[in-house]
This record gives sequence, C-alpha cells and structure tokens, in this order.
Amino acid sequence: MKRKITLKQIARELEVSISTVSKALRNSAEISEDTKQKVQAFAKLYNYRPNNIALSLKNRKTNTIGIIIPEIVHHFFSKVIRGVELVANKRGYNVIVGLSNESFSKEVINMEMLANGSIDGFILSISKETQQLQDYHHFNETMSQGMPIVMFDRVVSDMNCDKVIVDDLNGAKNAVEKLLRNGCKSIALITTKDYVSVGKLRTQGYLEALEKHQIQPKADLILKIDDTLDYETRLDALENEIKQLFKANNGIDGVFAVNELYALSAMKVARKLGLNIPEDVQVIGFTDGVLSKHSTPSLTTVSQHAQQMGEKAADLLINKLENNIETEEEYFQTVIIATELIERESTK
Amino acid sequence: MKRKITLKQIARELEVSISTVSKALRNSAEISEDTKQKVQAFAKLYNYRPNNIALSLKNRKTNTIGIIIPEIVHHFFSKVIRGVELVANKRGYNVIVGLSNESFSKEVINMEMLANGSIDGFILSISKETQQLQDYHHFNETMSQGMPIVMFDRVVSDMNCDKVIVDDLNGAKNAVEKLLRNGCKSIALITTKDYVSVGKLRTQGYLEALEKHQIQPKADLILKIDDTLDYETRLDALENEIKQLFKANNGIDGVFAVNELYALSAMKVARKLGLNIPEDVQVIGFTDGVLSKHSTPSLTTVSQHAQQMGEKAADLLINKLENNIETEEEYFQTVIIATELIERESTK
DNA sequence: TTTTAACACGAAAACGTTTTCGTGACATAT
DNA sequence: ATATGTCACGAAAACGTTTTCGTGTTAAAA
Repeated sequence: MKRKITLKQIARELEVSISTVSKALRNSAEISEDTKQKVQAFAKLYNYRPNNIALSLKNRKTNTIGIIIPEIVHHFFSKVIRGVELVANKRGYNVIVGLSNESFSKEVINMEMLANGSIDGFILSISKETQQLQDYHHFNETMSQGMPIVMFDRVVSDMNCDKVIVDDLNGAKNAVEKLLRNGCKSIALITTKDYVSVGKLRTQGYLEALEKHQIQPKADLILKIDDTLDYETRLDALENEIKQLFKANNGIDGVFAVNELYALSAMKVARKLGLNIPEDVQVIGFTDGVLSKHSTPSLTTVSQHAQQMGEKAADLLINKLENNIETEEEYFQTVIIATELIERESTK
Repeated sequence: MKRKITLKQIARELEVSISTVSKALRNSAEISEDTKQKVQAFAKLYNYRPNNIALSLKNRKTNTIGIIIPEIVHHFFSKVIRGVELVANKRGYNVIVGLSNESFSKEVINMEMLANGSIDGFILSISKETQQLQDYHHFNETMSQGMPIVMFDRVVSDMNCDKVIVDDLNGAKNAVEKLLRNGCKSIALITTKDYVSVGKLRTQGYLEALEKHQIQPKADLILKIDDTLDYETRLDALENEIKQLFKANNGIDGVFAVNELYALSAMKVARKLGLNIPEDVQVIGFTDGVLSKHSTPSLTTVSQHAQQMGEKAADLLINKLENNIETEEEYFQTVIIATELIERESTK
C-alpha cells in the first residue's frame, strides 16, 4: 500500500531539487536533456501524477463545477447532468453533484459546502421551496464572492446570471395549437400551481393558443394540481381529480398536461371512462421521458432537449470561468432552448 | 466582487498573527477571551469560511467520494446516487460523479482524473465493456495506492474490496417460483448475453426455480438479447425477437424478463398477438423503475432497493475511510441486499 | 587573461490552513 | 532577589505544486 509518489520523493531519490524535477517533467528548456530523461523515466516508472489538490490550491482553480438540482431520480434532471458531465469532461472539468431534494435549507447548505473552494462555479435549478419563499440570498452571496452561477429550467428571472431555459410558453402553445388543428374543440389543461415558474409559463402558452384561435378559455377546463403532495398519495389523488375534471366537463376531446405523469394519468382515466385515445380524446404531455415513449398508447409530447440544456449550461459556465478577461462590464446571457413536438400515438 | 476572506487578511487587519486567528476561531484555550471575541466577531462579520482546498491539502483528506457509473439516465443508477448522496452528506462528504457511458476507456480516464487527490475513495459499478474485456488493472492500481473502492451491483467477484450486491439469483428464483405457483406451465426467459454478470445470475435463478419444481428447461424458451445495440434500433429488434419467441413456442403462459424494458416489450408483443395479461400470460420484470409502476397493466417486478444499495455502499466506504485503525489485516465485506417482489397487475 | 554569455540548476515564495514549539512578559513562590 | 510558572501570542513547518530569481560553472569573445 504505497502512497502516491510526490515531486519531493523523486527529487530526493534522484538527488536533485524539487524545482528541477518539476521543470524536467514540464519539459522546461532550463533543464539539460540528460536530467530530463532521467527524471521523466523515473516518473513514468513510478507512475507520477501531480496532486490535484495542490494544483488547485496553487492555481486557485479547482477545475470542478458544482451542479445542484432538486431531485436526481428524474429523467429531465439526469439528462441535464449527462449533458453537463459530457462537456465538462471534454473541457477538463469534474462535476460534483448536490441534491436539494426540493428543500430550501438543503439547497443553502449544499451551496455553502461547495462554495468554500471546492468548485469554480455553479450550475443549478432552484428548488420548489426556494421558489415559494423567494429567498435568494444564497445566490447573491455566492455571486458577490466572484463565483459564477448558471441557472437552468427553474430560474429566477431577475437575477444577474447566465440562464438556460426551455421555451415553455411556445412549447405549450404549439402543442395546444396542434390539438386545435387536429380538430379538438374542448381542450383541458392539467397543470401545477402557479408558483412553479414553468407550470405558469406552460399555462400561459395554453391560454395564448386558445386566444389565437379565438376560443374563450373556460376555468372549469383548467386543473391546477398541488404537487407538493408526496408521490404515493399523489397518484390516487391525481387520478381522482382528473376524473372529476372529465365528469364536470362533457365532451373533453383534448388534454394538454404539463408533465408526463399528468398526461399518463389523464389517459388512464379517460380509458376507464370508456374513451378511446386518440379517437375520442387526444393527449399531449411535456418532457420527453421514458414514460412517454413506452406507454400504450405512446404519448405525443413536448421534448425539452434536456441533455442539450446541460451541455449549453456547462459551456456558458466554463466560458465565463476561462474568460478571465475581466471585461468589467459583466455580460449575462439567457439561452432559450427550443422545444420539439414529438408526435406519437396519443394524437391523430 | 470581493474574493473570499482568508486567515491572513484577518490577521493583517487585526494586527495579530495568522496562528492567533486560527486558534481564536477554533476556541483554543491558548488565546485570551478578549482576542477570541475580537477575532470571532470580525470573522463572522466578513463571513469567514476555511478554504476546503487548503484543508484537504493539509489533512490529505478531501472529504469527497467519487462515484463512477455506466449511465445516469437510468432509474436504478440515479437511485443509487441518491442513496450515496444522502449518507455522504449526512456524514460530511461531497459526491463527485463520473460517467463511464459503458466504455472501458472512459472508466479508466475518469478514475485517473479523480484518483490524483480529488477524492478519498470510489464507489462504482463497472461498465459492460470492462466486464467483457475483464481488464481490471485500473481498479488494482487504485487500490494499491491505498484508495478504497466499493463496488455495487456489477462487481468483479474475485477482487479484494467491499461490495454491495443484489441477490439476483434468489430474486429471479422467487419471481419464477411465483409464476409457477400461479399456474404457469411454460415460462419464457428474456435475458442478456452471459457476460453481463447480473443477467447471468438472474438466468441461473430462473433455471434453479424450474429445477426445484422438476421442470426441464427448454432452450427455445430462453431468449438472450444482445444489449450492446443502441437504444433506437434496439426497440424494434427487441420486439421482433420477442415475437419470434412467442411464435416459435406455442402456449407460453409466463414471462420472466431481466429488466423493465424487456418485460414491457413482452407485454406489448403479447397483446398484439391477442393474448391477455395476466389471464393468458403473466409477466414479471426486474428493477422497480418508473415504467413498471405506470405501465398498463402495471408490472409485477423484482425491486432491488437501489437507494438502499447506495446508502450501504456509502456507509461501507466512509467507515473504511474513517477507521484508520489500519488493522493491517484488511477486511472486506460483501453486503447482499435482499430483493422484494412487488406484485401488480401483470400477474394473477 | 579578463569579460561576457549561456547553461543548468537550486532556493524560496506562494496558495490557505493547522499545529508544534519557542519566547517574552508578568506574577508567584522561595 | 532569584527561581519557577503561567499566560498569550508568534514563528515556522508542513501538505504538493509552480515559478521567479539568483548563482556557480564553463565556454566563448575580447
């Protein structure tokens, strides 16, 4: 169980100074060919690798980025991570993951744990609780210390940082228009309470689509789910609420849901009520996850290109980290990732 | 954009030495009450936090663990990460994630990137390619440098390290026995090629169940999928192979599949062939993911308790890291996580 | 022979901590 | 008055690097 070898040990062994070893390994012109060869051979033999921590301390740069997300057992977020990891690795960075579990305090703690030198910058999507509390002091403090943040998906719009967001509004609008073009006359919306920023935007897209086609929205057709309930109780409650929605409104022939699960539940309820999909009711969901693809019938859905979002966020962050041009004029951009409607069996 | 404050700056500001500041903050008895108060007040005012990198270098301990998995967009693995993160955080550790993407070289590169001081130990599940090549030099090298490894799920059995595995054999055996007890006479197995260790074990469980009930296994009933194909082509090819399986064997009344997707595909194919589930064919899958829960009919499945695996792996690793009792007698354990059969609609 | 230049290397500082040890200023005991 | 002890603090080393600057040796130029 030999420990990793250091410059000091090589120096002692070869009876030269640490500086010489360091320079020899970096092929400095200062060092004679003889010495270089000797040192390099020895280093290779003992599989020398510079200690990352020492380098980080010296360079005041860890080459690590922190990503904080509300939940990892979730296709959207894990795809984002995949994207982040992909470009981070390609550009020589590591990725350290923190989970807020949708809790404000865990988000704060996680950020504090990482902000003390462990990472060079953050990529994050804020927790629901933070969205409710609207307490953003931890973001401000982090940024005021010179640590850049890139927010994605769930962002706080009036914060001075780079952002990567989905075009939720137009994604939803297009989806609803698709239903309208397909002949739907009475389209229900299943969404979340308004404090969830993306739910709000998708709701707005629904409304704009109706307005564009001169259809008066009916409040009865809009179901706002309280998604703070936990998973188990949620499924039953959810299906119940949807059933009420169908029963209260005769002739629903289209459903737009702001996520996969709501859409699937809608399909399940509709079938139980004797309705056929897509003949009687057409359904479109949001988020191209594994459920949409493998449900029966498979679900037409609005894809967010999650991996692309992660890649973009990582690129933005690393660009900022490496452009230490310090253009005192801080310049922040918001990248909007276009959505794509993936048509499957749940629409005509 | 003020940088984070350091001991040195506090010392200069208060006109004391760095040592004094450090001791004052740690409430050393060496320092007078007056000085302590002054220093602590100042530190709080400027929100001083010790630099993690400096601490890591000094202590030769990063309090960070690396987890390397083949794929993150995968319920099983993301649940494991959640478990790891949970106990890691609770015990004061961070988690840094590397993805091998099922590739041997990426696995090696990732490990090398992290092994140079960035982390204290590894938790990992080996890539399929590594399983095929059976090249484990990177694991051996890492361990010979005194960096502990905990393997989970896909492990290499004759390696000297802690392991956390699923009881694949008995999980499969129980599932198949369940089908037998439910009256199935002709049970098909849909599995992977044998180099995937877990596929092999689950296959063995299938065989043992049959043997126990004195049923002669029929080679025709066993379908071994080559899962190196990519996802898109796989779906078609998969359903095709399963269709052949059904057509070549009249009277299949039970299916055991080694993962969710195979099970779902089997259900889909069966339905297309006019068979009802579970009346005509009963189906059981492996891995309790989101698909099993939300498919129609919902899928009876063998749960692996992925999160628990992650928690256990993290505990094992951190125990090893903190028990520097250096009981020269290295002691490695293999923890077996029991499976659980979750009964849903696809079985009677 | 003396001056200059090139060469090859080492000493030391720096990154931000913690910790061991030393030391000057007092107060107390002899 | 001297010896001893306590108190409060500082100097310095250490973790493992990189880099700047200095310096001794030798060879070439004057």
